[in-house]
Amino acid sequence: MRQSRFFIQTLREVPAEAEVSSHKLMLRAGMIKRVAAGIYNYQPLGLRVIRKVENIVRKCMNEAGAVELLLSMVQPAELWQASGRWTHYGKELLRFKDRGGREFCLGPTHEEVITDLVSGTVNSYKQLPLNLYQIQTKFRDEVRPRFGLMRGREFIMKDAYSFDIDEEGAEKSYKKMYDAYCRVFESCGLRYKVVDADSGSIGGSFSHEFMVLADTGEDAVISCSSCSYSANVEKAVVADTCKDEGEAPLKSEEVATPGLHTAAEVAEFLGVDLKKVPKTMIVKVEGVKENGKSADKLVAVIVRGDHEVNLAKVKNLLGGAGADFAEPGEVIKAVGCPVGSLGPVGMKLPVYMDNALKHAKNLVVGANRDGYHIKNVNAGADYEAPVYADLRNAVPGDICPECGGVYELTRGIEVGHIFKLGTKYSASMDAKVLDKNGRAVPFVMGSYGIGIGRTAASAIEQNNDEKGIIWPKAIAPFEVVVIPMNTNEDDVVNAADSIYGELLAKGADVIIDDRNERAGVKMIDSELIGYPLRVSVGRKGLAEGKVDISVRGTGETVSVPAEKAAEEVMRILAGLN
RNA sequence: CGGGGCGUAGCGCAGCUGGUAGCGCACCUGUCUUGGGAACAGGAUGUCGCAGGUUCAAAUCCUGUCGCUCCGACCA
Repeated sequence: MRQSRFFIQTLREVPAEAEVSSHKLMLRAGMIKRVAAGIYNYQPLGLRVIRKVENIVRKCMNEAGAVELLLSMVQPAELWQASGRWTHYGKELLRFKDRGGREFCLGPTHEEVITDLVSGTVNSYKQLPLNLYQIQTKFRDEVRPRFGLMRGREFIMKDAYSFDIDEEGAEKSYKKMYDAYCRVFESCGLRYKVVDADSGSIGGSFSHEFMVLADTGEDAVISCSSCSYSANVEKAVVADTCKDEGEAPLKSEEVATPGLHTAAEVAEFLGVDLKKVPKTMIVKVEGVKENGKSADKLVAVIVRGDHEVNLAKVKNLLGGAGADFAEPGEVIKAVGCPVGSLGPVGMKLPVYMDNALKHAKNLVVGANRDGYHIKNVNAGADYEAPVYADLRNAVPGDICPECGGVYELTRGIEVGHIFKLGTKYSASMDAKVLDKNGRAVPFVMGSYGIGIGRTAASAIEQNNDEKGIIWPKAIAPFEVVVIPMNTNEDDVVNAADSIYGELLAKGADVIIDDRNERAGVKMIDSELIGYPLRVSVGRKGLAEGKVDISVRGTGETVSVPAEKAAEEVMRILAGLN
């Protein structure tokens, strides 16, 4: 490729829209351009990266036995109504009508379409297991698109769906995808971590997230310092290590705390440790099944003052469909006291306490009376022992339930997510297959996603410096750039051309920067764009028959004889990752 | 959805105590230059987001509207 013909324009200044380094650098390097909020054009340079990521994904998926297809992007409402998600998916689903008034949506994911397709095609267990995937543009009308390709509304995703006759088969399929995903991210040259995750709105029984480690990541990841356990903060299980310290219980006493509402304010006012001042939150858990009926239920959740309530854990404990903090109005109606002075003593709602409070003595809690708290409160003496459970977010220093090690907190970017769906979709959409006994049973499914653009962006997030991008070789737009430093000198131009030709002949992924620009401009652009290797062909070096090869990642430069240049480039490339 | 900021040339911005638009980079022509974003000379580029209103006169003031963006609950 000749750069003069390549439709590329680098920017010296960062467009105001960009906040994180991957976004800034992709814009400056002329790889993407914004069309509307969360919607981007991929320019040739950016597209090459996207295609390389796609091809790595494709290769790993094919090796794992998955088969590529392409599903429709515009999807009829009926399919979504059948699964129940037409009403549940929410505003992220972009809906519209055709000329006949029929309702459609742009596919944000394809469980419905694929389930419908497979159930109409596969009739016998003999046709299973089956794993189908596609690489396609998705649309999710995100609340807040940001960070360029990191969180677009229109984005390219690889999604795969597995179909098995039973749980055992589904687990094998899941494991295959798990392994394939590891190979994908390794092949892309990324540092990543596999994390236990909550399955969220896609639903299903268990799931893992693949996180690329980066300080700018939007997700907090808890990982154990001594074993391999790691999990999303949402999901991380906290070991119950609360011990009885043998503190003698004191007699409780009500104190006035006018105008003090947060645990921190009360702790400071009374001069006690924040750990002794639990906070009481009223949580509304939706769709709790009781006596065969499903209803919303209000409960009091109490965690230590220095901890955070984890709504997902509350939801799971109560078996609800969702959970959120109750509105202030609902709280007053239910317990007769506003938020800020709540506590377990005389609480009208069922009380759930975090494990960390199991043996806590002499606590300071709200009196359920506005402006009052109670000191020296103890379970048993002052309130009935509540249900204790793991109800909070993990924090660094917590103990790992697997091995007893200590938790650490890192940040990551979620680039892949795999779900074991079970029969969630096949059952609701009545997608069945005949088993060995001739009985119709629902498919046992899994779904598996990789954000292609996000993977590319996270590679930049992980590999850049003040000059620009440092692409891992596997997904660099080109592996090598050849720069004729003096385009007005025939010797230089010819020498560069011939090295370029030799590299092409050797199968290198090479571009020649033949633009009639000054040497400095081309060097700076090559560093911004982040080609792993650069061959500088200039008058000075050529006087001694030499050219320079520089490695973007390390900054090292070696001078080699011009006629050996191509060979040397291939040798260095082979050692790069 | 809640809270802040911004819409002026391809990009970054100034102009906003009303008088009909400017700077840097990029772009075009020429000279010169070519191993780290050269210099000089000349040139082209705008429905000042949109719609109303106030005024002799609006980028500037008022109202509305649309879009973008940043901070908090979701996801590849």
